[in-house]
Amino acid sequence: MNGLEQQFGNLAVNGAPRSAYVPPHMRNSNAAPLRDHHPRLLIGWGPPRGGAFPSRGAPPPRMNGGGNGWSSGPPTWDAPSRGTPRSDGSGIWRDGVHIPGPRNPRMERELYGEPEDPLKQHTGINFEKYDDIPVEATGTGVPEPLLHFTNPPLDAVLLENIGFARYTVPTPVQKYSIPIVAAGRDLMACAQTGSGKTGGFLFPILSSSFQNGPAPTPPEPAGSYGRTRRAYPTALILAPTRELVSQIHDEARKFAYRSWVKPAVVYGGADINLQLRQLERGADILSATPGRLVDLIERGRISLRNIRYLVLDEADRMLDMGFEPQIRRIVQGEDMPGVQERQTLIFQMLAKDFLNDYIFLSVGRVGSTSENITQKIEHVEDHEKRSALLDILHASDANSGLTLIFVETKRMADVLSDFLMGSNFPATSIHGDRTQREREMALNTFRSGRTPIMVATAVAARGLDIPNVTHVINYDLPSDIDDYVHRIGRTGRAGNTGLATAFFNRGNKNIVRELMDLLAEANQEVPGFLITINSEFGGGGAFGGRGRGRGGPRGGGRGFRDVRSSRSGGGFGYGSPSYGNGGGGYGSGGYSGGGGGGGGSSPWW
DNA sequence: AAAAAAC
Repeated sequence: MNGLEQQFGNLAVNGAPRSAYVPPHMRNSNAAPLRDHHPRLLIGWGPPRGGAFPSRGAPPPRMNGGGNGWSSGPPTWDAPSRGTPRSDGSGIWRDGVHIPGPRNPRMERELYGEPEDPLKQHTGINFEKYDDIPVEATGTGVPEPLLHFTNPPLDAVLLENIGFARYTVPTPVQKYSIPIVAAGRDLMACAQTGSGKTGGFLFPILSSSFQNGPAPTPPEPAGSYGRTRRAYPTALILAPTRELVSQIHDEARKFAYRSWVKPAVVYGGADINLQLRQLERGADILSATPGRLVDLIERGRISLRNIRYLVLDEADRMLDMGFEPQIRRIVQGEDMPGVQERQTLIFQMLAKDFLNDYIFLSVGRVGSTSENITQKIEHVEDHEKRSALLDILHASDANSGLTLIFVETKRMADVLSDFLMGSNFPATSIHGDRTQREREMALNTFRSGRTPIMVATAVAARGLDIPNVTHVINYDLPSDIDDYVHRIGRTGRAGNTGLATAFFNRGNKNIVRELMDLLAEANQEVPGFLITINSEFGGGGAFGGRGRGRGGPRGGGRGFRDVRSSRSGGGFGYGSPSYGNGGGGYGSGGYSGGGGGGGGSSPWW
């Protein structure tokens, strides 16, 4: 069996010094070599060069290659008429024409909220900082980024929905991803949630769908009877947690409003019958966690034969969580069209045999992790943690924003939130042993500020976009520095500042070096006790050495865990012929010893 | 060792 180390250990960072900590969002900034025949755009710190939208050259070999709003080519299928006029916020497609449904004030309030509604508002985006974000696009024929949603224009109905959602300017990831996806290209992007990546894939997918109309529904397989209605989504979005999937679906609903496109969502822990009924009403853009999706495929309620777009969000996380077999089954073991017949958009990993001649996009955070988030490391022994936490909470302004507290175990999440409530702090908790209902409730009361303190396990570490989290407390530090980076990334979002406090003691010595590197890199204070503990630990002088023994980071993973490649033929197919990214960009030079040496496939502990 | 995810 292939462990992750085996899969991804052989990773190279060309030219990157091993020593300096490289935050996830910057880990590709020097990864790709400059090659004459592979155009490379390095944009940022100023206006993108050029203004006109480029010609796109020959259309890519895809079923839907010419069908986006910018290309002159017609869609490659005859879109069947679909739907009956209704006022439920959905539109129809009839005789090759998109007929948006009438506006529905009640739905608009539900989808977009009141202007001041903190639950629906995408608050706190610091637009001035957007222009500072470094973006790098690598690959053959990278299209010119767009500057405005209207130039070149997205579909008119979509533009209106974007307006309802009060998005005014494309974020950096959107500037690049929209034309890339519209050009029919595959994409791999390293961008954090909060950078607008959901819009980055939803906008071009919806714009093209609105204009091309529905794909013809394939005939039901022989032997099935009339009543077994199967859903044939054209876009599939996979993400690792239910909350993330739900969040993506909410966005899809916003932007599919009044159109013929029906978003649907399936995930575990929720009533499957409700989801079945929803699927019967139509599922064109489907957001799913892998397990429930496989279940529904097995039940014959979903077919992937019509998939034109496959999106893997937080893909590296899904692999970390052991989803690889399920993802592989969904992508390669069911009836999904092959890599040439669909478009694949992957966020945060190298999975080359899922992709075809793709463009690699690396988007920095707004501002930088370094300056947006103030990181404080406090020396707190385990038995002092409770009182230290109370001190912090008592000292903080109750109106200042939301506080997210990370712990390592589900049990600790329960215990600590009970303790806080017992201490008269309005707190809730979220972890994988709570029911889905409880999880959703916790997230809602947290978002709305009714319980401005939430204790969470790793379930909330990645991808969740919660505005107004002003303080992240690592009550327990994770043993993986990348988890730490993701956790503190829940604050300081979209260009605003945030505070991240961590309780550190000798039990966390396994990440002391990387933590020091990270703090130094981010221009944060490195407390003396870290240096002391590091040297006790045998950490040597200069920053940047590797940890040792069981405390050391897993082989090869250092500094590049978000962008990895495989070296085994049975893995993710590093070096497959479809690799269009300039060949040596990853995997040559740099690390070569990953995987704990040779065939080692077991984790390091 | 823990966490996430299908019933």
